[in-house]
Amino acid sequence: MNIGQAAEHSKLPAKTIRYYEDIQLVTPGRSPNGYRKYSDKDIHRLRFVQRARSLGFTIEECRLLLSLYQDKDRASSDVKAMALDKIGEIDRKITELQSLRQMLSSLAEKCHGDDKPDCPIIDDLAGLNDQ
Amino acid sequence: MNIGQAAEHSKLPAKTIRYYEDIQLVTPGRSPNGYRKYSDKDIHRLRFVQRARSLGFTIEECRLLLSLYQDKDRASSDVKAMALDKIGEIDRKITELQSLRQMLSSLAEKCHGDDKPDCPIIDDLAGLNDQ
DNA sequence: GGTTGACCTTCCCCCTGCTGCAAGCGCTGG
DNA sequence: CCAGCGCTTGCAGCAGGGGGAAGGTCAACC
Repeated sequence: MNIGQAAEHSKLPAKTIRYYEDIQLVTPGRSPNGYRKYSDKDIHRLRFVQRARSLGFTIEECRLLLSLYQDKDRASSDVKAMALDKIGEIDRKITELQSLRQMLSSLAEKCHGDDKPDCPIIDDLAGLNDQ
Repeated sequence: MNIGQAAEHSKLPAKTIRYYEDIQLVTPGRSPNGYRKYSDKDIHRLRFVQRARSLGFTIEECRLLLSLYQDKDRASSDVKAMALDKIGEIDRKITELQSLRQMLSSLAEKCHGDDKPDCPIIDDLAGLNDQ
């Protein structure tokens, strides 16, 4: 299967698939004409990575997950630990975003939002209400 | 004020401050010896950017905010609109992260997390439960 | 046989927002 | 006069690709 087909089946852009070969994440064979040749196994790996990426795993985590995927003797606890780690990471990000949101919306609330120049948001950024 | 002092006062690394000059965000003068020379006004602008960045505004948004900051005739509605936009963006990110979290935790729940190889997380990534 | 067009290749630059490294200056104290 | 700090420049690199040029290939059509 050429890269175009692989892209279709894996729902990944061809560019991304080439990049994954570059960083040795999914390394296909080659046809005599030099075209990349993707086996069914390669396609599975690509889809696997696509799913893991869409769940927020980094490339390096995907690499690890792929090796667990192919290790028939892996302990499920290893995989679960990664998932739980990731959940913790996501929770931290959500908390941070919520606190950002809180700050911004309390600023926006104080701002009249009219055509006059007085703006508590700018004043805050300028440090007029320091500490 | 040299860059070291500017870094201290603005709570930004010197490298970052040089970068901001490079992209014409905050452009100091120069002393006869070639050192960057930061006026009080420059320091204010640096702190302004530091605060806006920490609120999640991109560099380009900071550039816009800075120009609003210096425009004494700005309408506060312009600034408020940016803040509200940013809040919407944050909300979208939070929603996305929550849905990610949901997917990951329902996977993790199904996984025994023992030393056996059966792992619903890996199975899901492998596409065994497609569609 | 020629030509078109889709597909493939490699290569390098671009993005955001910095960070690190290296070589080379200026300045100050002993 | 030299050590050691602070400053200068420039280049390379991080994640995770995207865009596009310049060229090879393959199948189909006239």
